[in-house]
Amino acid sequence: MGRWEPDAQNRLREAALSLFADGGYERTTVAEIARAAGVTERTFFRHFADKREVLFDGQARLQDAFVGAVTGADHDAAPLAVVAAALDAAAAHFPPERREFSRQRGRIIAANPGLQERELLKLATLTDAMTEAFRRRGLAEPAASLSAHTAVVTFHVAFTQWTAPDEQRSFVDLCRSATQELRALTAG
Amino acid sequence: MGRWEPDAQNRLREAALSLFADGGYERTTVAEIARAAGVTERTFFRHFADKREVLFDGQARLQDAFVGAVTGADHDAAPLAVVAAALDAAAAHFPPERREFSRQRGRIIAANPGLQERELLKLATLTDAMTEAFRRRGLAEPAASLSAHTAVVTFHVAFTQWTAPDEQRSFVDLCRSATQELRALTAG
DNA sequence: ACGGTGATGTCATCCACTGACATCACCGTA
DNA sequence: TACGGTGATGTCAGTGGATGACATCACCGT
Repeated sequence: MGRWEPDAQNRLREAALSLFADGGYERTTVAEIARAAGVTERTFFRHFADKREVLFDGQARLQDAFVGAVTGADHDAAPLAVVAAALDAAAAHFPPERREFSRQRGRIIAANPGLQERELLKLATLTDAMTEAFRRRGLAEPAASLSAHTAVVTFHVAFTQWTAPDEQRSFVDLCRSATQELRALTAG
Repeated sequence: MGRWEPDAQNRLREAALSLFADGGYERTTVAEIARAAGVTERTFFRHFADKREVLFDGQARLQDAFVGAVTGADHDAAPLAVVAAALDAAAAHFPPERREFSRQRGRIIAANPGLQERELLKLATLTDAMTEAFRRRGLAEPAASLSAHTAVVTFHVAFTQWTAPDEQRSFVDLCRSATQELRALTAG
């Protein structure tokens, strides 16, 4: 047993989400989150670059999944097939038991412009990383950018649907149907 | 003559840009900007919602130009023609004499992630406003969103080129050629 | 002459965030 | 067993962005 309770980062994340859901993002101070997690404010900022980041740090693993799928795809796979593989890899991060968490998080973000800003930045960063991965596969511009955008936009659309109030379908299914819709649109 | 020098907002904007360019965005305090403009820090926050906003408040007029062009277009004009009209209206905001200003502003934004966040939010807001304008023309989804995205992405691409170091072409020309490229891509 | 208005100043305060330094359980090693 | 290094945390002081409350006073219309 360590000198302190282990897993401070997780405790901070959970305390933050719960306090944000209760009292709103702005009215919750970092000091309150830290106290709820049993650490000091200073420790919060050792685990998260800023107050917003406590809601977004999972993005790193998601990005690894996306990029890993692109990098690991067959060398001669068509770009759209690679996009589909990346979406499947991403979908693994969103099992049914995580849906309620994602809904709560989505409500918090929707209520705060600053958090929406951060979300846009994360999506843009993800798109850049994907563009780079497609380039490493030998794809030229603008095909690399377009493929990356396709993957990220499709993911975003599917994720938004997945967290909608009465939505029942699985994340994988929503990705598939978003892909189908896009295919139909661009074929027109 | 007023009790104070007129046009405090412009003085603040200009002082901010010049100080940011000199010493960097982060190392410049709002108090310094206010002092350079001959007002107090409190007055800065009466003109701009936050420190970042001093670099982005022109966006409101740009958005009006975009939306106005969509609203004022012929009732039976094709979506792509409306997009072109919106781009022409936007281009009027970027005459040659504004290019150096835009380049400087671009360098400041490129050096600071927080400012990039804000830029993404502005583009997203613009896209939403355009989507709404297209809807009011009777366009259904997803055509409304796609048209809005087309306009905003094209604008962004052209603007980025326009502020590139050695670029000579006019903003209108860059919009036209970006539109052509997109047309070629989607026709493929 | 006079009261209303609006842009600004002044002051106090909150809170996000950072740097510097101290603490101390744990772990590997002599 | 003793001992020195390591890493996660605590403590403390300070900076700067942002906001609310209230005061000031040139200007303007009546």
